[in-house]
Amino acid sequence: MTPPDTTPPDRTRRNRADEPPSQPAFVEHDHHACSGRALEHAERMVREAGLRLTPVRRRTLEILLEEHRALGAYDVLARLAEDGFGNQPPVAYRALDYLVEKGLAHRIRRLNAFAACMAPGHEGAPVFLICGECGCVAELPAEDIAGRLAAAAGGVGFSVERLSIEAKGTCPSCRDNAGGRTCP
Amino acid sequence: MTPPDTTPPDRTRRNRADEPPSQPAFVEHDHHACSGRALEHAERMVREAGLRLTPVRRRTLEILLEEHRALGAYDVLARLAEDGFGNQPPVAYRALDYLVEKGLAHRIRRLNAFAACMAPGHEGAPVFLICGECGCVAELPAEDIAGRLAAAAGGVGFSVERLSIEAKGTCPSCRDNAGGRTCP
DNA sequence: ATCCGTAATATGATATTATTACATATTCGA
DNA sequence: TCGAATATGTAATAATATCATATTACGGAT
Repeated sequence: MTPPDTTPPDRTRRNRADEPPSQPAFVEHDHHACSGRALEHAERMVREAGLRLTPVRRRTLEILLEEHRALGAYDVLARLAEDGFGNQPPVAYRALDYLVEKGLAHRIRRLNAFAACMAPGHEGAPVFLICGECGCVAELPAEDIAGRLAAAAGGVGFSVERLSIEAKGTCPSCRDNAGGRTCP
Repeated sequence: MTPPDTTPPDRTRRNRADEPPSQPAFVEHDHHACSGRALEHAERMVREAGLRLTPVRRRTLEILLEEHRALGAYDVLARLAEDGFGNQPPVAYRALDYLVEKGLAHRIRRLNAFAACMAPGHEGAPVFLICGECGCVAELPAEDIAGRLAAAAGGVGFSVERLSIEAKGTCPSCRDNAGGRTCP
């Protein structure tokens, strides 16, 4: 089920002084910098928020960060096993759940899969844009929409605790070269 | 309108259908009228939109309509089997998928479950409010939010095809008699 | 009416995702 | 350093979902 195992092409470096906050998966970007930023954020949490980034968890995060794509728990598990970690489902689920709980990863329910958080720092539920063609997943901050929703729910007496907003569709790369090859 | 009465081998006994009793989605209402309305809408679609509401599909819809809760595919399957329909997973999945495709039911991804559509006529993605206590599911029209989202996605070149918005939280009934037993 | 193509169904098998239970090891703090 | 809490490993199993194939029902054209 895992797509071909090519590591994503390392796109052209670009001016690193201007640190774009975070690019959607489908716009060309320096992914190395992009995943590095996420990792840095995790490190910072280790120092400042008592996060316990154990080896399995760290490796799990790294695996998720390799691509802008959601990985199934069993895909992650296989990768972990390759690296010498346990190869029973709870190994992956525990690490993934921990990362999700700490906001370092997200669970994409529509895909029964997990993706690294690409907008660290943004609290609140993001919107996930899932491309049906290439499978890439982008994360869009959506504080305003979440707020609106909570308000609408409150209007009928419902109090929201967790929110998930997932859109399936077509990413610009796939729309442009329709029929052609898939995205990076 | 109950189909044949053969008693099929019941190899699927699961436990989701047999917990909290049925109850309206937080506001008290005449559920008979409420589900009747949904059924009427389906009938209208049969006449006007060439919907093919075969016995399995119809029965599936009726089962979903019994409560304001989401049922797992296997719960539905067990009920169908009781009524003499096949008891293999595809039987339930096919019927459910069809209903979802036609907008008569929804798939609640957070719960891996299905619920009847309670706002027939409202096209576009609703918001689902899922009570973590009693398991009831309410449907809130959200055309505006969906529009906003599509716009935001369009801003980064992504075109939305399907959208799911699900909120987990606490419904008013459960909040009020907090600690007490679950919704009536 | 009868034939034909399509859609729908039944069924058995299989694949994928997720949890429970329990034993062992590691880390943290008093 | 001990004990408690937290992490990890492993086995077994549950719950969810799809595949592959054969058969049957249905509608339209001859």
